[in-house]
Amino acid sequence: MTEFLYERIAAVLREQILSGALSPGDRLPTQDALSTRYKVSRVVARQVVELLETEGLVDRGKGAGTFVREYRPLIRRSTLHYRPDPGTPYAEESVRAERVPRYTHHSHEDGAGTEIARRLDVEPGDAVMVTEYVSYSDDEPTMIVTSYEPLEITRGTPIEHPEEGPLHGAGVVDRFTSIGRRPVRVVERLRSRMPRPTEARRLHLRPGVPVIVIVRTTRTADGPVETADLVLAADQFELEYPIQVGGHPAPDGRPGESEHAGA
Amino acid sequence: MTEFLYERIAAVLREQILSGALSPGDRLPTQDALSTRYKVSRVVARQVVELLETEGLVDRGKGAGTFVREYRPLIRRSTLHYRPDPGTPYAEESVRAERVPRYTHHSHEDGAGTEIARRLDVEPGDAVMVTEYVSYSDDEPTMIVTSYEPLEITRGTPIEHPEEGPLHGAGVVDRFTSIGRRPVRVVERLRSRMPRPTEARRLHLRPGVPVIVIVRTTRTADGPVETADLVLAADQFELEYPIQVGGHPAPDGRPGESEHAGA
DNA sequence: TAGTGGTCTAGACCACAAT
DNA sequence: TTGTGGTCTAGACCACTAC
Repeated sequence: MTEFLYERIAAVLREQILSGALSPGDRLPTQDALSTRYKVSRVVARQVVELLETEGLVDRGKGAGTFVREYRPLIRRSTLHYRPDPGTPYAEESVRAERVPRYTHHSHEDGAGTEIARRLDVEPGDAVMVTEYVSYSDDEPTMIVTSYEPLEITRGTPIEHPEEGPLHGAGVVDRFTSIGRRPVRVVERLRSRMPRPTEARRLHLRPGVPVIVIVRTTRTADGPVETADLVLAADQFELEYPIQVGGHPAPDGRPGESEHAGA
Repeated sequence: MTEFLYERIAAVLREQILSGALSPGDRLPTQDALSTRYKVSRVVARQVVELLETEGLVDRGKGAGTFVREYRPLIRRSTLHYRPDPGTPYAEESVRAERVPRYTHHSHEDGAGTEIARRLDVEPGDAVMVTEYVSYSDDEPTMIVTSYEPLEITRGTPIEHPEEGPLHGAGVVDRFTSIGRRPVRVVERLRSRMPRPTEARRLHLRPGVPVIVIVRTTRTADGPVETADLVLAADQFELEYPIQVGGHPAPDGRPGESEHAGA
């Protein structure tokens, strides 16, 4: 049917995987086996499994063999993350998926770059607290979040250092509410693309796994109080967004909500 | 630095692309040029540009050469799509991005499969109107939507055939409101993965471009009135979701909102 | 130690694009 | 017609895994 040897052979295996004839974890024929079976050189046999790998269907272990990949995502509910009540959303979601959650964090003070300044509606160079979180599921990294909070707002409050004090682990909304800056609206702007090598390394991404990149802005009635870049391993999440029909989120974009991250 | 020849050479070119030293549309060195320049076989030179392609950074034209890919997404605002007022959201968004929109559609009656039946809260086999939309931007396909509407609800109404009558081109919410079934809530459940070959063909996806798969359910106070599978070319869209803090979307999942599509 | 996948060379032929 | 990328062969060596 299709033109090339490696495509035809890949089609056979793909069909077996998608139909369930081969289950997650099952082993594929070795490259040598494919090579003799279909009377092609090993380079071609290799092209076959490489294609399936870029499609995210199989894992290749160096001296081990090739195996059907499994898919076991976490459900991330936006409303859970941005509710005003206390709680630790990521942990709760992980438990629901029977995985053990964990995260690390590091904060440092810095001057806002032009992009971040625009999102936060401050001047470039203004002091912001930058916090980087790395989330893990069963000790595998799943998400990197870089959060920016204007120190003009948080300086001297209990949440100046996001992950110190009584509200560590709580959501943004919860934290800012505690200092009398109640967020009324969070905007998530989302895209998906293949990872940069650095992202692939940090998230332990296997070939054929995209990332979901989210630009988030948290705002009170008076303006933005936080913005963040989220990079998620796409094979680890499903995102759920409920939309209230006839709700009154502002009808069009405002400054700080209209940009994506990177090229 | 990194281990292999092709990775090192790719790193050089990637850096030039991401830094902007090479702009979208610019031509990369030919494989032969890379081959002699870095003193490697052509197979390795080819591995280099192939890697960059799977990362979504370059396009390769058969007899033409290799070029830096460009990125020019449409902003898809969920609130715009599910507002109760009349309008044609996709068209409006396209115009804003200076692209010419177009779509095709085909409807047919069918029995609900188990998955669709569950989402619509009907019995498997119950009659549904299945409509497939293909959206285009500047004559390039960007999105495939397969929508399911229970005929028990729409039979005999002006919207029985979604794309006939006065409301063709209108959003789901608008259409159901017109027959007295006002949707109050739309849930989008989203994931991203690499495309299946059929999807790649239909959406003209270049290598290194993921798809965003959305399962949508539209519900009135009395229950679901529509569900749909959306498959978007990930390089064509950014999705924007505003979340009202302290809004009261149902706190946990309900039947028909808890599944993803495919393996 | 044997098996498996990963990288690489050297060379051939084909299809398509630009000129 | 020339140059470019795409496919393919045949064979070599290495690194890692499992036994």
